[in-house]
Amino acid sequence: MASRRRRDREIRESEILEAAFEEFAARGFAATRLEDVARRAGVAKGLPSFYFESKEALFKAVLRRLVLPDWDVLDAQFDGSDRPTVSLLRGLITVVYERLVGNPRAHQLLRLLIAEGPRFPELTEFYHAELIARAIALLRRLLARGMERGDIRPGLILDYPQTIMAPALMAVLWQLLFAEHHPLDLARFFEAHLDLVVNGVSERPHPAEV
Amino acid sequence: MASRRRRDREIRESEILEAAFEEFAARGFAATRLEDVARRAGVAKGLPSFYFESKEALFKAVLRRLVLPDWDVLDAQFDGSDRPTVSLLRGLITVVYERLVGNPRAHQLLRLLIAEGPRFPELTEFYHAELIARAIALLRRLLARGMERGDIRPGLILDYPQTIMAPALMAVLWQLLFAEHHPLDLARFFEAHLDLVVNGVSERPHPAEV
Amino acid sequence: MASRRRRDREIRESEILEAAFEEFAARGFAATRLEDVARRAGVAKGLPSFYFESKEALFKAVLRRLVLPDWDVLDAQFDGSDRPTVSLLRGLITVVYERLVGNPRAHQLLRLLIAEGPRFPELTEFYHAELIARAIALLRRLLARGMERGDIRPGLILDYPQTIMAPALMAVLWQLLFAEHHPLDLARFFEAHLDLVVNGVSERPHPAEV
Amino acid sequence: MASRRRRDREIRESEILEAAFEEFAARGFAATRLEDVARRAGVAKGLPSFYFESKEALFKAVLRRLVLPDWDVLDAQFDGSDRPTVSLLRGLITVVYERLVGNPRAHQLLRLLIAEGPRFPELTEFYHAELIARAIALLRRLLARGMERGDIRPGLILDYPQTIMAPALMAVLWQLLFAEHHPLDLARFFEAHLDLVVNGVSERPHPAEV
DNA sequence: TATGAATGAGGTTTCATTCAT
DNA sequence: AATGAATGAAACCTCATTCAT
Repeated sequence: MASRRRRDREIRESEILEAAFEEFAARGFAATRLEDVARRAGVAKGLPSFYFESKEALFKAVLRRLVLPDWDVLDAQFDGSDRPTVSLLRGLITVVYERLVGNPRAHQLLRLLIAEGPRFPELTEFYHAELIARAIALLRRLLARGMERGDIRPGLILDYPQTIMAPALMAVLWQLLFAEHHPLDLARFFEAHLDLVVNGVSERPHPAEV
Repeated sequence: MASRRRRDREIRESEILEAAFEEFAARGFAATRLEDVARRAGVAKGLPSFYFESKEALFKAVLRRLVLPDWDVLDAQFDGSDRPTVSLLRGLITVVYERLVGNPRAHQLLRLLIAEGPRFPELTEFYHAELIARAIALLRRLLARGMERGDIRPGLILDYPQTIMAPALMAVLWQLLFAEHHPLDLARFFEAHLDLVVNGVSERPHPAEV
Repeated sequence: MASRRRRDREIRESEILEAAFEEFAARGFAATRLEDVARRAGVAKGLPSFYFESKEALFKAVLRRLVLPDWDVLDAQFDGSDRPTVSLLRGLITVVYERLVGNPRAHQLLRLLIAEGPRFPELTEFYHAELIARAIALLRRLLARGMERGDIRPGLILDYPQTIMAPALMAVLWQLLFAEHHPLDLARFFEAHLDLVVNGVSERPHPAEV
Repeated sequence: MASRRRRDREIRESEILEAAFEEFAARGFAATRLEDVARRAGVAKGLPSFYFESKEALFKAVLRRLVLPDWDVLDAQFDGSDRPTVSLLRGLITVVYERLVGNPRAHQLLRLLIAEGPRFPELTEFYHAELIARAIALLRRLLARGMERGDIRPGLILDYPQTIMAPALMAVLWQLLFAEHHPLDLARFFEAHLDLVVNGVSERPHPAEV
């Protein structure tokens, strides 16, 4: 049946994309050989080129497929709530640790964006628009609301709300660079992060809960 | 005279290392061609291979040459001072912005470490030992002294003092990835950083100075 | 019904051969892709390989299918006539212009024979035996009869009667090579050809008729 | 010495061009492998690509290098003479047989132009301009002068003087296609050619001289 | 000592052919 | 019988490295 064939094809394409992601993440764009991608995907050497016009096209397809947050859900969750701002902030940071800091694929994505950004500027732009800009906007709305309510200390934080997430970014990089010889206790790092930024932005002190 | 010759050689070697740094930073290890390094250094195509055993050896030499902070001076400056802890913290963050966040070469070094880390683990280890571990240690001594004095709120920060520098790291990555289309006002970002972490770690509020 | 199926197959095979001829003529043997042949024939990619053992076999089948003159008819027409030799010669040259010089498929056949001759010597041999040798023989009989009758000037022409057709060959090549930028007025060229060779072989002058 | 190096390089380039000509002529553009060119030239596999930007560029360089007649000399020789037109015609045809019909490289050139013309139209145009058009012009001047003098029968030959050379073209093609199994006695063919066209264009009969 | 021509391994890509459906 | 996805050999081209000059 034709649809069976098509499904097979789609499955193989997925397997190639997955294998390509792993190879690109491990070696970078230039050092990755299509033959290795094929071998890892368990297909013949020529198949990646058969499915994707070029190595560059494969790379872009790999990165474009990485799932982004569902902003509708996130925005609704955080914009629509009545909880204290600090509690919302904790929730948002928690989401970031669950989805990004604790997720090796996210680390590799960051590696690829940093390493290959100059060669694929449109990818950097895409991630800025779809991830960074929207995250910053959500944080800013949260903080603005907190200032109105008197939860959050007014200040420059409204200009650069992303600084609140900076320790999480640091954790991601730490895992990329040093995890092997200097592992990170992510749970404790998370608490340290929370403690720092919650007290950094609040109107009143917030002793650590743990 | 022999020493004249040696000086010539050293100059040429330096020029090759400098050119190699720029090419590696722009294109990554695998995509950089020794011929381009030679051209940029103004020497013959074969000279990089003549001076360095291999492309890998050249890469390592490039990264090992990048100057590290003079820890003796820094340690003395910050450990030996009597100023209030928050003031010292401000001073240290300022140094980081001057030397790293505002220094494109430092950005490129970070890019190379992230991109080529898996291929050159000893380099990552080197930078951890010579830069990261020592910076963390200095920060930790500073905070510990602050807690003793009652300047700094006791807490998890002593476990992960590097979080204090996280926004600076974020600024570096921002410049690497987004500077072209979304430039960063570094002075304001610096203030936001200070405001966040100074309040985040202090026993008492520290209204922004600017 | 079995014969219906057979007819289907024959039709498809014909369409593949026709498509293959066009592709081979346009691009040559090596640069022609079976997939393009299939697409042009409106069949699936694998069908040419399914019908023909190999690309080479397809090429040979293509060239062997090109129709040859019906020598029985031609021989009867020219050998059996009582008309003056020069008139018969005119008739024969006219046939050549109608069937070959004015027929783009014949041009392409010549291109393929010249281009791929070294790779398919049996094809060249086939065309020599079935076309060239027989044409030469017919011409030779015509001229010999003309000499007997006193129409044709005795001479070397009997050794190389094909020279009489040489301008037609030149016209074919001209169309292959230069037609696009330097079109040929075939009617006038035909008259020039006739004028040259008729006077070249005749015992008496033959002023141009046009 | 630098000039020694340069001379070496030029010699090697020549050897590659010569080897490439032979391979291209034997197999055609698409079926020729650069590695075979290299092997025939006695150099390493990569050298042809090192000297020429691409296979196409190599092909063009090969064809452009094939020497053309020195038209200044030829024009002077045939335009400036007082000999009878028929004698000049004989001389010109003789030149064509010496230089082209008897020259296997010319045969191969013709094969390449016919086979690869569609892929390299600028080459066809080049040969039309530099060879064909000038040959036609010279022939036309010769015949026009002959008509003025009363040597040459007026007629359509002035429109298509190239027909005079058509048997030579036929001989070239014969050698390309049939020489192996049906060799041509070039000397006799030449006489037959002369006999045909001299009588074909002359005002008075010209019995064969041989 | 430095040059740059030359080498040749190795990568991407193409495509004739196979074969499960 | 026909399809078209998959295979893998082979081609072009790149470029780190060598070495005669």
